[in-house]
Amino acid sequence: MTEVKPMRADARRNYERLLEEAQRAFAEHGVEASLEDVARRAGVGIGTLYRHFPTRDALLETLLRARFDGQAERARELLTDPAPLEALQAWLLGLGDTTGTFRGLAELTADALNDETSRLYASCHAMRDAASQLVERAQAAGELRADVTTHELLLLLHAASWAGPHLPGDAGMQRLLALVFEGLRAS
Amino acid sequence: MTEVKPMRADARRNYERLLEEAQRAFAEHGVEASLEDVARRAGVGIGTLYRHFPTRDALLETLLRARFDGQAERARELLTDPAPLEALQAWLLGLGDTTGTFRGLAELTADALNDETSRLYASCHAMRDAASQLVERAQAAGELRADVTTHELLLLLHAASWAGPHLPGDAGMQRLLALVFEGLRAS
DNA sequence: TTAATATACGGAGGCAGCCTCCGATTGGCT
DNA sequence: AGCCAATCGGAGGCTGCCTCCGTATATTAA
Repeated sequence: MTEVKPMRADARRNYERLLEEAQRAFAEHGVEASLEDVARRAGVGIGTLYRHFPTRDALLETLLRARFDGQAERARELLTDPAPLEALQAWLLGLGDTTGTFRGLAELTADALNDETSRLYASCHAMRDAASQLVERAQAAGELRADVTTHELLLLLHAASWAGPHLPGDAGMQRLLALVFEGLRAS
Repeated sequence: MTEVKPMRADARRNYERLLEEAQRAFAEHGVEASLEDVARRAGVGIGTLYRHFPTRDALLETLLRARFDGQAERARELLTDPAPLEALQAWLLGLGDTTGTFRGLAELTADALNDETSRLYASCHAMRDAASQLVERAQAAGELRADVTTHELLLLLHAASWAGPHLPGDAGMQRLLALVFEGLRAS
């Protein structure tokens, strides 16, 4: 039972303004967006930003946790999908939509998955476990090569998400993911 | 005929020390390594660094051009290889070795290939053209799916190069590239 | 309503890195 | 030796990171 004392009214106001502006800034300038700028845009001192979010990761994590939780939930739903491989593929596309939200986020998440001390690590952990179930099911069904690991799959998704924006149009990530699933050899 | 006045002795000395230290710094800290630090380590003022290399890209380009030229040359050699697809694969692995030299380089190169104003763009151009020949040959031989473009292939290589270090061991890039060529579906 | 106090605010300040500009220095030539 | 173009070096202006602490204010109790 975590006792949560309600925030003071001004604190809550600032907290929310900061999140809004951070969302805008990250979307516009990528995960390296200036935090001073976020504070300015939110009409708040830089000290206030750092009190609410001690690190950039803390800010990002707050913005993303709901999405990651949603992805974990979605993985559980897809476990009942009749087509194991397609379910996995669909799930990865969903994750790609999230890691594609901010430029630089794919890198951050890929790093986080290897670093237990990262705040994002905790946030992604449940999600990754849920993904493993999807992977194992697809392998058990003989639809996914047995020698590939969840780690590798997630990394491939992150790579596609990283590379997607370098392709013209805005379906780059989907196209790359499709290529990865199909393989490059001529049929 | 570009008239090349020989550099003054001190200039040449500094130029070379800067390249040496830049190589070390980039290898150690990635492409975002501090240029002030490079100058310090080279025992040279920051102004001197910027005179010789007006931008970070100029410095990187000088360090990498020989490698890119070598890759172009290698592509031409591989055109006579009896196995078109394997030749292409081998060539991509070689490129991966180069883009894996410094952390962040894969991103830089992928960006450069879309930006004609980049110094690296010029430097990669010949290499990319040479790669296209390899691609077309593999497709003509029916060994590579016909709907994939050179751009997409290079991007997949860059993505693998970007992601490689996130896998344990130091064969991450190779492993990912192999997966991409084979495809993820169970055989 | 007012006073007391815990809570929260804000930005100055110290540090580092980017890049430019220009007075000081020096290599190379006569 | 002496000149001058080539080169050097780093101060200075800017931005961003993050911390610290004096000031302000929301809330609670009287």
